[in-house]
Amino acid sequence: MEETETGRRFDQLLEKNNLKKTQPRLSVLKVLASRKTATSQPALEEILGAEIDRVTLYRVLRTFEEKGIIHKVIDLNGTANYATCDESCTEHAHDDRHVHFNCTHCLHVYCLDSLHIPALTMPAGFTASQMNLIVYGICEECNEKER
Amino acid sequence: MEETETGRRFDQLLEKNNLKKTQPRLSVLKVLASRKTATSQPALEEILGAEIDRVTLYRVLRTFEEKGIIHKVIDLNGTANYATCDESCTEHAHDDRHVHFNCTHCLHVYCLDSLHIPALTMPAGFTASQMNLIVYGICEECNEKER
DNA sequence: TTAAGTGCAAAATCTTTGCAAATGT
DNA sequence: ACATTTGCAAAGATTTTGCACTTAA
Repeated sequence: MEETETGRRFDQLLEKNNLKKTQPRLSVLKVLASRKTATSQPALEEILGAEIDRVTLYRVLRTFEEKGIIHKVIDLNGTANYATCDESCTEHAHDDRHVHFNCTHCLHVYCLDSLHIPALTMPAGFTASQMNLIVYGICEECNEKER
Repeated sequence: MEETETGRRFDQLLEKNNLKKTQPRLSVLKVLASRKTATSQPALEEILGAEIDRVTLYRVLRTFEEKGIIHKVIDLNGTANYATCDESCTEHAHDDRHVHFNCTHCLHVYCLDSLHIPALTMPAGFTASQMNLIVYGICEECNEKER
C-alpha cells in the first residue's frame, strides 16, 4: 500500500468513519480528490473502468455520502455529481452554505467554497435547515477558450 | 371543450407556443395549475392515472419545459418536480431568480415567488447566467401539525 | 388533408437486491 | 476467525425510441 501524504489522509478518513480501507474506496477517494470539479457517477465509472464494479461504485458513493465524506450536487440534467467535503462536514451537519457552479458549456460542477449563501428571511411558518445554491453559466476555462 | 376562465387561459398558452390543444396537455396543465406545490412525474402519473399514457406524459413535460411553460425543480432525492412558470418565463430567459423550498417532512416543493435570490459576486472568470436556490426545511403545514 | 401528437410495444438505461466469495482487522 | 465489503447475476425502476393510428387545425 502506498505511503504518500494523501494516502495516509485517506486512511485516516476511512478509519475515523469505521470503514475498512478497501481498494475500491481508496480508488474513489483518489479520483474525487484529484479533480477540481464535482464528478458524476457515470464519469467515475468511465475513469475507474474495470478497476471497480458498477454496483460497488454505487455502494461506495452512498456510504461516503451517508458518512459525510462526500456530498452530492445535482446538475442541469438532474444527474448527481460528487465532491469531497471540507472538514466541517459530518454525518449530521452537512453541506450547509455551499455555493456550486455548473458550467453549461463543459458541464463541470465547481464547489465555490469562497462564496457563502447570503442569509434569507423565510416566509412565515417555514423553517429552513439547509440550503443549496447552484449557479449556471460559463466557467473560467470555457471563457478562456472563447477569447 | 369547457369554457372556463382557466380553460381559456390554457388554450392561449398552448396557442402562443404553437402547440395543439390536446387532451393530455390540457390535463397536465390543469393538475399543475391546481396545486400549490411542484409536482413530480410519478405523482402526476398517479393523479392522471389512465387518463394519459406514461410516455405521453414524459413528452408533454419535456415539451412544456422546452417552451418555458413549466419549470423543473430537483428535490432532495434528485427527482424532478414540475411547476407552472410565471409570465416572465420564456423559452430563452427562464426560471431566473426563483427560490424553491423543499419540505423534508412532506417532501412538497414550494415556489417562493416572493423571495428573490440575492446578488452574488462570481469569482474571476466565471460568468453567471442563471441561478437556482433551493432551501430545505419544514414547511408551514408540517410546522402547524407539530404544534 | 396533413403535420403534430398519441399510445402501445419494446429497447435502452439506470439503480437496487440477494448471495456466495474475498478481504481487512 | 469474523464481520464487512466486494463482484456477479438478476430483478426492478426509469426513461427513450420506433412506428402505426388518431386528432387538431
